[in-house]
Amino acid sequence: MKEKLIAKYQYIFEENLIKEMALVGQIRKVKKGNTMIDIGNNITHIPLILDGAISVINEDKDQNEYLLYYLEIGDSCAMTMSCCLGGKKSEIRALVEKDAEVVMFPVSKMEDWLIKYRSWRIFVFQNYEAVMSEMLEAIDTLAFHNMEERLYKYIRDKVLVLETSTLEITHHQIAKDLSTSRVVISRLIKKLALDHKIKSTRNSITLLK
DNA sequence: TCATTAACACGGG
DNA sequence: CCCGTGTTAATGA
Repeated sequence: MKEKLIAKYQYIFEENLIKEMALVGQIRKVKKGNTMIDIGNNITHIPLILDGAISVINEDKDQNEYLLYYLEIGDSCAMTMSCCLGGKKSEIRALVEKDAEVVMFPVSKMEDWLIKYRSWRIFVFQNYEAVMSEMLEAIDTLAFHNMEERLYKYIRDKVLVLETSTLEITHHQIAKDLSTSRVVISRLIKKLALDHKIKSTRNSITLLK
């Protein structure tokens, strides 16, 4: 595990921090489709992503859910971090989008590291900043763009994080992620296909460039 | 006007 | 047959 940490993070973290991470971290491989963290779960560990992609989804009391942002290599989960300081329960769901490899650290270590390592402090702040700007972008899209643009952006984003131009996804799933109805997605998918922006078949959508 | 909900038909696995 | 898809009609914001 230490080798992997060095390979991905040697320019981000101090040597001593990587050593300590290798000591206390547990490596976990998770397959696409798994839920890593669900709403209401107690947070005992913080994930650091080595490989793969994870989407972070919010759900309100009426079961409306929508996609907040993606975690990729070099990310950790800012929501998880803020939760763990107060010992709160998770307000989000983390779903594995692409087979992932993560290292889990106990929550208690995070506070230690904040004091001990400058590189960890910087990492945490940068992570917050990245999440903030992704969320601002999401809000902007929500507030100022219609569903067709949102859908097109959703497809492009997903293609980027999954590193494949063909998405295996149903209209129903997209409708859930964008918090709208399937009828609308079906109609817009058809329209995007007619505009030659995408190709659509059962269970899959291909982004054309 | 455009989204949602319900309903229906079609077709592939 | 089941599920995903494409469409329509009614209703509402």
